[in-house]
Order: sequence, then structure tokens, then C-alpha cells
Amino acid sequence: MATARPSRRKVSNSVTIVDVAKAAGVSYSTVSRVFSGYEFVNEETRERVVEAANKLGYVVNLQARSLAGGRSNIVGLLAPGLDNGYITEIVSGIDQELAQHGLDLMLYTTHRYPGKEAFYVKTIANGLVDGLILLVPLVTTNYIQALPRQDFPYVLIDQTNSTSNSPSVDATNWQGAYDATTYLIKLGHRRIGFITGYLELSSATERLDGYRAALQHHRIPLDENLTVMGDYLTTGGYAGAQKLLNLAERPSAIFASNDLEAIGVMNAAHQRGLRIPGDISIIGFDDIPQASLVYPRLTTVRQPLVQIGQVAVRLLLERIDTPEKDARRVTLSTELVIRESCAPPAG
Amino acid sequence: MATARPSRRKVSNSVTIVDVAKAAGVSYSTVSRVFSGYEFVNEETRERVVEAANKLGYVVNLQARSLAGGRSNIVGLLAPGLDNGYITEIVSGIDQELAQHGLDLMLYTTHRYPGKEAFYVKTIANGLVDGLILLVPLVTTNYIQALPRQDFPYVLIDQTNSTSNSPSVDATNWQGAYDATTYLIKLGHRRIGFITGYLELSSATERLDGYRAALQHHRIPLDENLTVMGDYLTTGGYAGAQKLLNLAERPSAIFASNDLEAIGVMNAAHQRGLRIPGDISIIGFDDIPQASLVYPRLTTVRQPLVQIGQVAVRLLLERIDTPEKDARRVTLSTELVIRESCAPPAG
DNA sequence: AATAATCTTGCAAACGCTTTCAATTGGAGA
DNA sequence: TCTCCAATTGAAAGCGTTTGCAAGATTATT
Repeated sequence: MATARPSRRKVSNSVTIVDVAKAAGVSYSTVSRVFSGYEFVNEETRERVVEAANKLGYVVNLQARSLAGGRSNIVGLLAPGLDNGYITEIVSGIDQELAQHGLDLMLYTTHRYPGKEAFYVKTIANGLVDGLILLVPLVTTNYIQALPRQDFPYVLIDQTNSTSNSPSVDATNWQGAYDATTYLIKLGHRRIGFITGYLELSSATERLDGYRAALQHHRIPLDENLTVMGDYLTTGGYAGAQKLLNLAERPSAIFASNDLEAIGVMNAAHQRGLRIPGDISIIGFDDIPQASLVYPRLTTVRQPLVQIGQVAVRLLLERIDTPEKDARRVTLSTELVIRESCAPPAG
Repeated sequence: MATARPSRRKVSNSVTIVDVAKAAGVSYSTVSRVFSGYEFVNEETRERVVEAANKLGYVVNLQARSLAGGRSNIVGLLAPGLDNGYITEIVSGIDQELAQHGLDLMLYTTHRYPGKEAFYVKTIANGLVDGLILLVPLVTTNYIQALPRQDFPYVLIDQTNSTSNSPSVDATNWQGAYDATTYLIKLGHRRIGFITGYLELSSATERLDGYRAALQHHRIPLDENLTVMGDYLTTGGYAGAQKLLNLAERPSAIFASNDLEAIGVMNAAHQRGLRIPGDISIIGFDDIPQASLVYPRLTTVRQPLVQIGQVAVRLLLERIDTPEKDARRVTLSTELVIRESCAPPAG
């Protein structure tokens, strides 16, 4: 799209249905029917065609098929990047489910076309892909408005656009945060620091709300100093931890809005010579693969990431196959995974 | 491909060059020329066409373009999976470079079609993609033989197929391992454990050779017990570390063939209450993002992963644009990154 | 002023496949 | 034996572009 590159005419030595038809002594329509799985083809004819095709090494041209048939069997995925276990786990779920249905994956990282997202979405949605999965889209409406048709199939992951009724998948962020906070409280913690996620995302605000609700429910007064801004990144977690640990009366536990942040918190703690969980308890969110690889292994709120990806694909297929049905929103349950980064407070 | 899904005729309310042509009062060839960047179009005409296109919301149909023009501007990437910082870093480099050239990325994880890789490669290489990048392909020949044409453009990453002269990119594995080992020796270590990578891969054998060469060069006798099998995975590193640490005379340093393994080693060490690097030094290979997030930060041999991806794309474009030129093989330099996981031996 | 060279533009033929429509064939039912 | 229906196949019309060829328009040359 951007930089047009020279385009030579294809040196097309590839064998087409016409060649196969000739070799099998049938019309090319028949060959097409054989390979597109049409049922009313004489068994004998079919065999003859398949044999001829094998001999010639025929392989279907997907481009042509989709141009003619109106369906590419390719799904587009718009993701912010691949630099994050959270994302790659979901992508892996998407990938699995797609393979299951014989669909292919076209990957687009949204940082590629800053400012031109809309144009980009328009282009790929125009024939190239049958549907779009938007993974944690920051500027949802940008994308959605760019869709070529009102009813172009798409599904949102982990971004609830409250204004629209888009099909979407997410997890119980509020409940997860509530559970994590309650767990710390039950361990005896009273001063619990919280590092927010990137608050433009609904998941981040929901987790914050869950944290607050748990405190309130257990009649622990909310200390504003104990909530610091984060961005869902390790660096943000590190910075947030510094602030919290510099507090005169520092927290005995820190709840980071995701595991990446939690790892940043661990780094900060290690650096100060604080023992985890002896001196400070740390809990994360997501349960990315890394969470069980750090030392000590991170206690966290597990999101069923792979499953989220799978469900997204299923929802998308629903949209593609039965556009008339209402969009569904699926919210999967989170689960507290207790490992070794939390303990009762020292005092 | 696998499970054929129902295919309804496209509800094509999309606007085509014909519509634009009509609105602008020119032939559709002219519209095509305007959008395909043909230079000899009257400026005035061009403006009229662009205006009409904007008004109608025209967007090119990439499928049709590539069917007619013989080029899709899509590159296929075959990767084992996305569950590894090593891979995602390279993919990120590929992605960047692709975007630079206006190319799109189609992602295929090879575990999707066990046993049917050949058929699969045939299909996507038949019109859908202009070239293929094979990322750490285990069964290289399977893929290469499946290519529809002898000269179908492809490039190998980090797998040197010595028998063929394929275009490929890799890093100085031998030298990197030599450097790492030498570094440990210079620190005073004499008993240095080594955990191999997955030995089917050339990178793994090269690293093993580099390790041995360094020992030999410094006249340290090779103790076979100090070399254990690994698989480039964290679990393998953990298991390997157990074996090494159970040795009667255990090593004072462990060189893991990649960072994932090194993290496994760290876990094993932590679990035994060994201090890193006080009680044991650990060094890895790759410098994946995680390497600087673990505690203590991992000393490792850096591969320019992002750059490897970028170079791969450039090599691929060379193949596509000038197939007559000889295939190149590029080997990028590794670099020792000293962080905090190594120190002189205790005694 | 006449001729040649250069721009511009339109026409029509692909690209490889799907799908509608109609025709043919071979019984089954009457 | 005649009619009707289902199974099977072929012909042809696209799907939305690109591009070679040729003709008309312009401008440069002599």
C-alpha cells in the first residue's frame, strides 16, 4: 500500500483448473466443483479429476477463489504489537481456533500505520479478509467506523465499547481485582498499594473499581496515596513501586494491574533488598507465562487468555455466518492463582 | 482449506473502479492507472478521479489487484509458534521492515498442519503470497520442496541448510558461545556447565562447538559430565541445571544455550537457595526482553533479533525483485551483554 | 506548415475460479 | 410406454483489477 513496488506480470507456469479439465476430459466447471466440495459430482468423474490434478500438481489459487466466490477464509487480526505475553497467548488461542476451521490469519500490528488506521482497515476489509478481530483496540471507533459495510463482521477483545453493542470477549476484571484484594486482606494486609493499568482501557478501570470495592467491603478506608498510575508495562510498574515504597508509611502489599507491572514491582523490591513475600507481598493480573518463571513465582489473577482468543474466533464466525443474529458479548471468569509472592504482613 | 465452510456469494455493495470511472467521466482503465501509480495521467484527470473516489468511498480490492497483476504484496511467515521472546522479537523486525515496503504479513504457525506442511506451503505460495520467510524451520527440506516453482522466493532464518544454497540469515553462534565461555573463564571459572539447545538446529551445535573451543583454547580439559542435553526451553534448562547441580563436584558457572534455558537454571538455583551470582554464575544466549526483567538481570550473548528479521525481509525482496542474482547468506554479529548474573567463583 | 515524438486515454483481453442456468441422461412412477 | 424428477455436466457470465495495443491529442522539431 504505502510504497508501491514494481509489479511484473506473473510468470504463470502454474497449472489451473483448465489444465486439469483438459487432462481429465471434463469441463472446468466440473473441476471447480470437485475441489470446492460440491456434492453432486459422479464418483467416477471425481476420481478422474483428482487423479489428473495430482499428476499435474494442481493447487487451488485462493485469490481467484475468493474473488469469484466472495470469501477468502482469511481473518485479519489487529493487535497493538507482539511484545507481550498477554497478547501472544490470546493470539495463540485465535490461531488454534482458526486452524480448526480452516481459516488463515493475517496479522496487522497497529503501530504500523499511525494515523492511517482507518484507511488501512478499509483496505483489508475490502475483499482481503472475511472478518476482523480487534485485540485491545485503543481507538475502537476509528476502526469500526472505517469498516466498509455497516455489517462487516468483527469482534472486540478486551475492550468494551459501552456505546456500541459490538460482539466482544473479555474477562471478569472487576471480580478478579476484587478477589485479589480480598485475598490480601484475608492474609492480614491493611495497607495495600495499587498500580493502575492504562486507564484508557476499560479493563484498567474495572480492576481499579474491583480493588476499591474490596477495600470498602472490608471497611478499610481508602488512602489515595496508595493508588498510583501505571500503564500496564514493566517500566510503569517499577516506577509505581518506587513511589509506593517511598511513602512514609509504606504498603505491606502491592497489587499491580497486570503481571508485567508486577514484574516491575518485583525488580524495584529486589533492588531495595526487600524480600518477597517476607517484606512485601506482590500480586499481579493475567497470569502470563512469565508469571510462573520469575522468582518468586508470582501470585496472580488468571485470565483464560487462550480461551479468550478461541471464543473471539467463534463469535466472529457467528457474525460471518449469521449476521442477522444479535451480537453477543462473552465475559469469561478469572481465577486467583496462588503461588509464592504473597504472605501475611511482617509486623 | 481443511474444513470447507459454506460460502455465500458476497453481498457486494462495494464500489469499484467502474463506479468511480462513471462518476469521474473517464474509462475504468484510467481509474486503475491513477490508483496503481502509473505516471502518465493528466494531472487534472487524476484530481477528478481522486475526488470521485473519495466521494464514493472507493478502496482498492487487493485480491483482484493481485489476481490481475500477479503480485499480492503479502509475505508469508512460517514460524513454529509465538510463545517465545526470541521469535516475537524477530517477527517484530520482520513486521517493521515489511511495513516500510508496503507489504503485509500472513502468519502461519507450523504446528497447525502436522503432516500437511507441504500441501499447505504449496497452497499459500500459489498466488497468495509473494514470498515466504521460514523462521527456524525444523524440516526445511519439506517446505522447500513443496514450493510451486523452483525459484519461488523464500528466505531462511537461523537454520543453515548446509546442503542447499538458500538465502538465509543467522548470527555468529559459534563466536558468541566462545565469547561467553571465555568471559566465564576470565572471571576465574574452571568448571563450567553447559546445557545444549535443541541439537537438530544448527545454532545449537554451533554454540556447543564454541563452548568447547573456548575451553580447549584455554587448556581446560573437557569434562563430559558438564555438558547436558537441553531443548531451548525453560523446562529443559531447569532439568539440565538439576543434573549439573547434583554433580559431586558441581560447576561454579552454567552456560545455558539460550535465555529461556537460563531462566530455568535460575529457578533451579533459587530453589536450592543458591545465590546468583554469589554461589553460581549463569549466562544465557539471545538477550530476549525477559533477560533484563529477571532477578538478577541476566548476563547473556545478544543476538540482534530485530535486525535479523529486518535483514530477512530485505533478502527476500532481493529474491523477489532480482531472482537471477545469487542467494546471499548474512551472518550478523553477536555481542556479550554483561549484567548481574555472573561473578568470580566463590572459593 | 508538415512531421515526428510524447502524452493521454480507452478498449478489451486476461488473471483463475465460482455459480447460475439450462441441457442431458437415466431411471422411477403411473 | 410416457412423464417427471433427480443427478450430472457444460456454457457462460461474472468477481475487480492490470496492462498491451492502438488511436487521438499535444507539443516539439525542422
